Amino acid sequence: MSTSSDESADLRESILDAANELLLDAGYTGITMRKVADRIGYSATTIYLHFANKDALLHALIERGYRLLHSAMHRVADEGADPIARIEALCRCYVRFGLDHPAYYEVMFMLHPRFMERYPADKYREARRNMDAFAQTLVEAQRAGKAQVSDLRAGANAIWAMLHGVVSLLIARRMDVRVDRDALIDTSIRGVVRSIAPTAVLA
Amino acid sequence: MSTSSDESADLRESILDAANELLLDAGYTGITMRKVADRIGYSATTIYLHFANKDALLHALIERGYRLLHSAMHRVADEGADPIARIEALCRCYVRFGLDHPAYYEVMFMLHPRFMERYPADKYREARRNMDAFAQTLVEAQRAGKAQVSDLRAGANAIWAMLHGVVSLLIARRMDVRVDRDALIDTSIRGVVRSIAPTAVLA
DNA sequence: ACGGTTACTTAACACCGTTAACCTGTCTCG
DNA sequence: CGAGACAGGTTAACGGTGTTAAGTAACCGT
Repeated sequence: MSTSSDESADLRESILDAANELLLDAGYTGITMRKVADRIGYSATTIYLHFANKDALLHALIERGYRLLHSAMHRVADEGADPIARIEALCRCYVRFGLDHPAYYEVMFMLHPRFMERYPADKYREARRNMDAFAQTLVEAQRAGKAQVSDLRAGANAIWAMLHGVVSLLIARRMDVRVDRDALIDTSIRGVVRSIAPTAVLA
Repeated sequence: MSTSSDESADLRESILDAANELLLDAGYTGITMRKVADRIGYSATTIYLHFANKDALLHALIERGYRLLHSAMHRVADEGADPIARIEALCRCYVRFGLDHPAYYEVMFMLHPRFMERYPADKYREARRNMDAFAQTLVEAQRAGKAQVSDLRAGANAIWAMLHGVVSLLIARRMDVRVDRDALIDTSIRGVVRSIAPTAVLA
């Protein structure tokens, strides 16, 4: 029967939807096999027919997040002629994604390393591809003489690291409440732009 | 009896030591009330006589970490005349602490926000004091005309955010393995120094 | 010697991820 | 038509978790 596999895929999707709701409701610690099952009117063990274990379920959720981020970044990566302005726009896009979807960001980038042990390596690569927009735009800026970066890979990843630092500290509420959110973001992104600017004038 | 409270404090300390060993052995997920108790030859419930709950135990561990970091930063904060060189040294000190004590860093800065809900607010303030060295040195650099920062608080916290991004991504192994660890650190720290440099020449 | 306090234990609860065993309807093939 | 395989789901259970309630045994001052 052709509908059989469709229905199976449907159930898989509704499991993911339920997990997604729980994630948004109470963060990833709120996701429980039994709670997910309750929400869709199945028993907990049914989930194991569609996901090897809880990690696999969360990994699927993580990939939903990666797709979300990727589509947002992709929209920004192609607009505007000035590569520097585009890098800045990419930065803002990344930060906005993190702050708009904190639960997703958490599970995507802040989750405990041990949790990722069972995560297939090729998914990692796919995940990092989201950051390629930075490297690519950095190359363009370099070619246009608007940036000067010695190690391109390190440069692109340094930008990512900085953005991740800002987003994760804000999400985790570790940042001093007296620090103005937007001021921090502006300062950080302006810092990036300044740090990649050509330094010829100083020589 | 005077030894009574001492012995009580001793037990508290050995609980912390056992938790510390478990933390270093297997990360914070390896810390379990029963395992901690086993390690010192008591039953699990005894721990509750010295700590309100598991969170309180972990918080005590976190403060050990803060003291460790503080002493390391303090040593660096006072040496060397050039404030810019000192900022760079502080950055390297912070990164080294994170990479040398990843389990501590995890529990100090990367732990899930929900985990910190029961954490007393004043401890937060104490924890952030570790970052004051940045702000203070930034002021000195500004006074010496070697830095130009519009919003000081935002600037100091932006530096922290960037360092946290680098350290946490490295610890979590989310960074592309092809990225050279030291190159990333160097690029990031040089980026900080460049971004706070006076920009008068451009005007 | 006795009541109270201190330090500690055992037993239990509710929850967790996960596995094994079982049930039940449907589809296939002789 | 009937039997067997199979897909899709269930219940029961295991070992683990943080945590609480109740009980025990030693010590203390009066």
